[in-house]
Amino acid sequence: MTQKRSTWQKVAVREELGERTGFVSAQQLHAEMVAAGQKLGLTTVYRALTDMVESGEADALTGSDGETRYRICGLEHHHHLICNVCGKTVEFELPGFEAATKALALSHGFQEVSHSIELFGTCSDCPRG
Amino acid sequence: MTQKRSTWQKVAVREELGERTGFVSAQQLHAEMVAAGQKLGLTTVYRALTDMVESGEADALTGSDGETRYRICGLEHHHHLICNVCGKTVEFELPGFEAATKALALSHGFQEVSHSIELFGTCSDCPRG
DNA sequence: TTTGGTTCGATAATGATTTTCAGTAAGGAG
DNA sequence: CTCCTTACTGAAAATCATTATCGAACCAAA
Repeated sequence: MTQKRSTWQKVAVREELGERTGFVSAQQLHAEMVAAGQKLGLTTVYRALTDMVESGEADALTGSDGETRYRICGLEHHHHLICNVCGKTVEFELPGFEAATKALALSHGFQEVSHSIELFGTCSDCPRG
Repeated sequence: MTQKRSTWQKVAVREELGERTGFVSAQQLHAEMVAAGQKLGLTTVYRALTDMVESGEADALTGSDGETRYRICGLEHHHHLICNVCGKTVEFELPGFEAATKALALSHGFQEVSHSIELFGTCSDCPRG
């Protein structure tokens, strides 16, 4: 059966991502790892990130510019508060909201509801706007 | 001064989009218009849709597959409940939620908060899951 | 109909992500 | 420890949606 192998590349990507406090694109991550002296391919970074998303270790977020950004995340269900200047991200939950949205969807005849909730703003470290 | 002109192409795009009950991609829309006998360029469809989004006539939504989809929308602030099978979309508001998210963001030191909220599910016309 | 702009649209360019495919290396078996 | 099997790697080519180019078409008006 198909099983995953552990390689230094995957470990490196996981570590690099873990050092971030916000979402990063695969390209950015790759560029910085190469700049830092680690020699790995862009393809590999994409693969490592995809694996992490599948295993639930990370969250992916596709922005309106079409670029997908990644971030290490907790396992529990949560949402994000993202600084659109520096990318800093805070996880949060919304008590009661889950139920409200589900009820609303059901009232319109929708089943198997899931949702996407993201808040954007400028964090306290990034002045002005 | 630079003013917009009304052309049959723009009108055609607006009408075609108006006939839909859900989000459609520029490519889909273009393909179907061409198939229906209307001869216009893909570039033009993109431009028309972009204009409509800027003027507030339509909403754009970039999916996780990187494709942007469009839909005619009401002017007031609202969110979407989208069928991920047929694409049917329902607009809705979330009383009280706006304030709650803003307060939450502010409590984390974030300013100029905006949000993205979309609900996905399977509508009553699309059985199974 | 000439003028001065705006819009069209075929095509080339862009840019992120994926696929290809031959060479590399985990890691279990012996 | 050594040998295999097979997942993994990565450079380069292929995709794909979207954007930029730029000459032709078009419109209103002088």
